[in-house]
Amino acid sequence: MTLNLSEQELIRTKKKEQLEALGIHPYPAATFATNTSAKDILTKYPTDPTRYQQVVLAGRLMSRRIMGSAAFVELQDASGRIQLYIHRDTLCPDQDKTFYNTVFKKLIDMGDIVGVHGHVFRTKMGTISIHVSQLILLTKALKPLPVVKEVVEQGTVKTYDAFTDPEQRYRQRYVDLIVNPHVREIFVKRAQLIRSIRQYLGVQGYLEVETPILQPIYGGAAARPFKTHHNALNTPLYLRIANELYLKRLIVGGYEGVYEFAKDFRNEGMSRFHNPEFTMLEAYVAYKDYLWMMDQVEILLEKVALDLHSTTEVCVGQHTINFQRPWKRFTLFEVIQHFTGIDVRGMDEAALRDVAHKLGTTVAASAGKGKIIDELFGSHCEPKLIQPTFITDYPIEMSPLAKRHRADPSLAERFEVICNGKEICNAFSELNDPLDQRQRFEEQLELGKRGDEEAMALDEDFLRALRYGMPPTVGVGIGIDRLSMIMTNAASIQEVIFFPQMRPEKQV
RNA sequence: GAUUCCGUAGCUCAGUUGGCAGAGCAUCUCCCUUUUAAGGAGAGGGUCCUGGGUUCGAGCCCCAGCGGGGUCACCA
Repeated sequence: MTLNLSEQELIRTKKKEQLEALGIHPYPAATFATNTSAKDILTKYPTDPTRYQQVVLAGRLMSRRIMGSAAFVELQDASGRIQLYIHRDTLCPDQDKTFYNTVFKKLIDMGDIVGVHGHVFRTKMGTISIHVSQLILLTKALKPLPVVKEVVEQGTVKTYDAFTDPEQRYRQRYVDLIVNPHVREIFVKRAQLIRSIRQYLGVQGYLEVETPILQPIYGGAAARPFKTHHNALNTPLYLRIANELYLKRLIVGGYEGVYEFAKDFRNEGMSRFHNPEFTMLEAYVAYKDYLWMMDQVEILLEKVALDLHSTTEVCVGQHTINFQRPWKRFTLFEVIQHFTGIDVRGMDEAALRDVAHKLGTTVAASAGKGKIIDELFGSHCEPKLIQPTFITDYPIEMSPLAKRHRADPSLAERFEVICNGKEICNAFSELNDPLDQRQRFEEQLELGKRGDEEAMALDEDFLRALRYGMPPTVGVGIGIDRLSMIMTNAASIQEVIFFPQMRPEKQV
């Protein structure tokens, strides 16, 4: 089949055939064993110039400057880029110069993957380079890469022709990763972040677990689900919107600390803060409460910042965010009063509606007390909370899985962490009274009947588990994508997810 | 979902009032001494997102659609 190949692709396909005709396999099978990396050479060679007399490394050719019988090319491996010096008579010590003149100069292109043998030296210009004695084609690239050029001028890096189109970057992330080193770095940071959290929880002795993604009843959060169907069981199944109810079942089962880095799925709008599938850390610890968990979250996120940046301060857009403990703590009512000057404590629905109206906040007619308070917080307080801040003690109606506040039954023992104007963490003392929990579920069913599409379903098996007794427990959820955005200074969730959801590309 | 901006060569982007579709890099041919956004000479490369319409004539104006970005709404 002949696709609409560009001129450059046709030329490369022809070059691949010419290589084969010369007996050079464009896609060899054998292991290519390297003994170093670009970064390793660049960092260690200056202090030990006698090392690296016999290096072997592999990577992608990212630039070529050919001058007659000598050439400079840049090789990029997973660690970075290093310059190669390729001289005709070193590469072809005999009479036959075909390999240099034809194979290297004409048939190998930018973007091809090669292995090299050689020794490290400094050029006249002082650049650490590899004088190549042997070059092996490892993979022929049939499509040309975007050519991004960088030059250092008076200490600052200027980039020319950067590959920046968001659609192409996300649809062809592999190209983005090849030509934009800072993008590779974001995902390295994300992996470090997860490792840092996992290490902390592991040291505490908690058990990392896996729970069902396909669930017969979706629960643990307020959201619309993705629905699917199991053929053999002939039953509907839902992709989980949260794993909360399963982790609590494990606490009932006797584990005293469990956690899961969970992919959750929510069938809702997309924005630079929302992807239909996203990663959430949930952790549950028995015999502890939400006050204890606040300290834990502070310690944990301070550690994450230190592990990633060696400082508690992180630059995010215009702001410098400092994760150093202790963080500010407000109750929800306090923070609303702080930013609006109005004390909404004890107000009934009509009074709250009146306040919302005066402050110019639009509230849906169906919204109850809790929802109105949440709206007031969301529009007047949340965007102003840049430094990590605890907000505690939410209205009970908004928290159907949380334990009633020990001092005020209209509130839940719940806190969120707001950072850079967005929620990154949600936690509460877990409701373990099975009768109260049943009643809360039933209130949710009522909301569902009134048309709230996000009201929670009643999970009889979960209630049965609670009737066997769940110890007092605290649970926490941390949005890993949003935390990654903060920790990597990313403006969009698409920058911290390798393959963000997009409309399917139309086929040609 | 609403609104707004964008879509031109492999990449980054110009394109005037509606008048022969352009530049740099990349590609191809030739020259070339340790170069670095290498340089010099020449050449090729286009469904101007798609489909209609207006017009003697549309990349440009109008309508509809597709894709993407921003903002808002919904939503953690």
